[in-house]
Amino acid sequence: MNLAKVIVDVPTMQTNDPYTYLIPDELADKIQNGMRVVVPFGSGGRKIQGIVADIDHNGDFDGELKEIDGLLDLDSALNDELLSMSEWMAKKTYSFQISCILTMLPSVMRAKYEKELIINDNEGIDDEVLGLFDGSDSIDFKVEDINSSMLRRIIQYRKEGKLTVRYKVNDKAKAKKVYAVKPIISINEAETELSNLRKNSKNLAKLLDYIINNNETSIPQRKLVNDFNIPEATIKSGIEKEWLTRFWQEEYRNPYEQEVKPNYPLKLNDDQQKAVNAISEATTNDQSDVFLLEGVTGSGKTEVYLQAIQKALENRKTALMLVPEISLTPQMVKRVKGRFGNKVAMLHSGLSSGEKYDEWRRINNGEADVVVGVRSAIFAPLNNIGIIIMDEEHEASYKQDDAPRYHTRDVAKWRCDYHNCPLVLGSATPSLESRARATKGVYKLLSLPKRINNQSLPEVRIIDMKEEIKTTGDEDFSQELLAAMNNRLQKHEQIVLMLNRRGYSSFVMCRSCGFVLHCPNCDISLTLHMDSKTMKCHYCGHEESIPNKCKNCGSKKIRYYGTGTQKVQEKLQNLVPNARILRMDVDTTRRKGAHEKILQKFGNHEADILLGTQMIAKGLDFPNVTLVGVLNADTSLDLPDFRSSERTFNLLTQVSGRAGRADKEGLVYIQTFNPDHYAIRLAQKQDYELFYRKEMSVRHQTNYPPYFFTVKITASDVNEAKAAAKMFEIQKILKAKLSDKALMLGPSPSSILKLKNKYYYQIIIKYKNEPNLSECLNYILNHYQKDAQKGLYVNIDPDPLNFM
DNA sequence: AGCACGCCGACT
DNA sequence: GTCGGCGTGCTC
Repeated sequence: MNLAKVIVDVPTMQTNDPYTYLIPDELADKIQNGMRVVVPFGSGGRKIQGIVADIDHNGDFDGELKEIDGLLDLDSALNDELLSMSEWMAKKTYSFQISCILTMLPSVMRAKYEKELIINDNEGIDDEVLGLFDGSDSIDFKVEDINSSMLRRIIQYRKEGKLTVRYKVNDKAKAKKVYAVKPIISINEAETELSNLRKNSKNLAKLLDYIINNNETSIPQRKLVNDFNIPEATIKSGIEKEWLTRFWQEEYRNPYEQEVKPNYPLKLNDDQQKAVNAISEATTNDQSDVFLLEGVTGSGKTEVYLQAIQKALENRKTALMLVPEISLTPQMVKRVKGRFGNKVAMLHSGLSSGEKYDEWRRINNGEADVVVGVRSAIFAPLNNIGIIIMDEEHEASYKQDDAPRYHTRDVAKWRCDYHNCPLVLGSATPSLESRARATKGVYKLLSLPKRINNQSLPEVRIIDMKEEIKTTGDEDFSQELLAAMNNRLQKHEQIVLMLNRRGYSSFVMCRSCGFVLHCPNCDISLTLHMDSKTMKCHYCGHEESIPNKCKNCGSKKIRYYGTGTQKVQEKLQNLVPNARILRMDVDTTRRKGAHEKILQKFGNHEADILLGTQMIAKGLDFPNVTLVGVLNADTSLDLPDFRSSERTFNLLTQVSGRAGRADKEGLVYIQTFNPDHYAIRLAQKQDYELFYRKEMSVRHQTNYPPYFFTVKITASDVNEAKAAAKMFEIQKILKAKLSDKALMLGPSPSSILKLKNKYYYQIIIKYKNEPNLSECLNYILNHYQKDAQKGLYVNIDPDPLNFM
């Protein structure tokens, strides 16, 4: 029998293994591994999407078999590499293989399911149900739109054969199609036609001219109109005269219409050259080494990446380069596109889903051999990879926060092992985990200790805000920073100010009773938004009007506390009335392209001060910026997370690198209430190595990564007691299975206890070597599947980055 | 996820 | 008795 194993799109543990289907004869020669198929599943003829995992032309199967309904692809959507990776990934991240597969594919390839209700025989159907149809004999219907008593009757009618439910699998993956034309007459014929043309037939002459010069190729009709200035009517008459044929052609949506100027490899310094050589050697010799490229800000890491990619291309291999979303700036895009031209495919969140699909198809068709993108680009369907690069490898955005909770670094390593190619992890401030592996010799350390052109690092001054508050009472702008700002403004130099935003947004508090307005769904305070004049919850999006009296005691003494970017901007404008200030935060960059526009404006010196959140810390490079101020270094230090020192150090180091990148010297101010904290002191000196050693000793004492592995298990429910009880149950199971060397924290409520109307309880396990752990976690996952239907969810996050 | 089946309480 | 509620288990 012709059988196929299909991974079905039903995310439950019981369906995590492939299901076997019969391949109908008409599909036998077309079906391939990795294709998306439509299969019937369960009773009632429901149709769902699946992925072919294996084909067996003489298989047999014990039990009932159903037939594959149809194919959704002409070619494999997933090659063998990605297919076997999905299996590994499901195990590694404690998630369903189908979820892994669907995250690997562009979102348009995830089918939409719709149902249609059809009347066969309206005899005996009640008026209420008939009313749904409104005279038509079929309607689209959603179960959630119909009340239960009507639903019951519909089910009854269906049993009696009066109604049919048709399940539809809607594939959204549609290529964009445009009209294209192609000459069908020879050059000679065209020349004859041209000589027979009336003198005033100028447009027809133009068209024949085009045919003579471009006889072999097809061209989109739109391009012929725009670039050759031939009107559509003329093309139509060309088709009627049978000079041209017209047909539909698939076209890639091109998100980068404008031409990019080419750029060429820069001369490398010795350290850079050494790095490129070591990496390229691994590419050439098919070695899956991991390199940690530790380079101070401004040391020219990007040039190392580009030249290592160049070497991979020279070896007839492809290259994958990953960057965090915020550093995928237009500057970066130009640099890569300018170097490698149209071989480059870009995958980032600024693209529409159609554009993403097109870039994905270009890669899948082998038309791109350099891929640059954010986290999910690690799944780009490249063949024959010669190098994978992860820039800013310490960035938290490389870990996906919801299932499948993969870390890009692990996936990258897997692919490098598969392709026998090097993995390059680059950062000025590597994650402790990576740096520790380099110390142990698991990774190879390459360092770039010097800035290019031997620029000096900017001077960094720390301002003790405790003192400042005593003298001036201002907790946002110190006198010294203000003086420095006024000085730069006079010299027409530019300033970058960073507001470390987390926990720093403004909230409303009653001065009589201390009542703070909280979100009714989540356990956090609401944030004041002056632009919409509302209070918003940053977690669930709940919105309400600003209260004019206290909801608790009725007092009118309400005060706005804290400082959001908007409020700081207003305050700053008062302090430096003549300065032009640009604000960059989530609110001003939500619209597509807004981010770029702000940066472009600042780059053109249309503003003097750029005020923003974390997003301004990375990757921007403005030569005229000579002053950088961090208004509140502490907020990220006070978070209940063992990585808060590391994050603060990284952030301050990155942002300090923004000052004085050209010939002008830079100055950085860090305002803090903890001036003696080692993360702040060492960021001042930009001394990563010392920070690494200090932080390692802290981690050693507290038994945290890299000395221990961690895993977080969370239960959530609308009923707080149920979530807590579940975690105590899980604790018991774990205790029985784990050795006494494993450490368990919890069960305890998460820092944000209530989120979107659900309560969260968690356990964190710290361990070194627990052979039973993975099996035990799988058991827990299986065992608590059935609870999910009741709204009690159990999640497992391996190596979590977020401990809150 | 979505459907069927089976058990239980409420109501004709 | 029977209808409608919900919990449970299965889907190639």
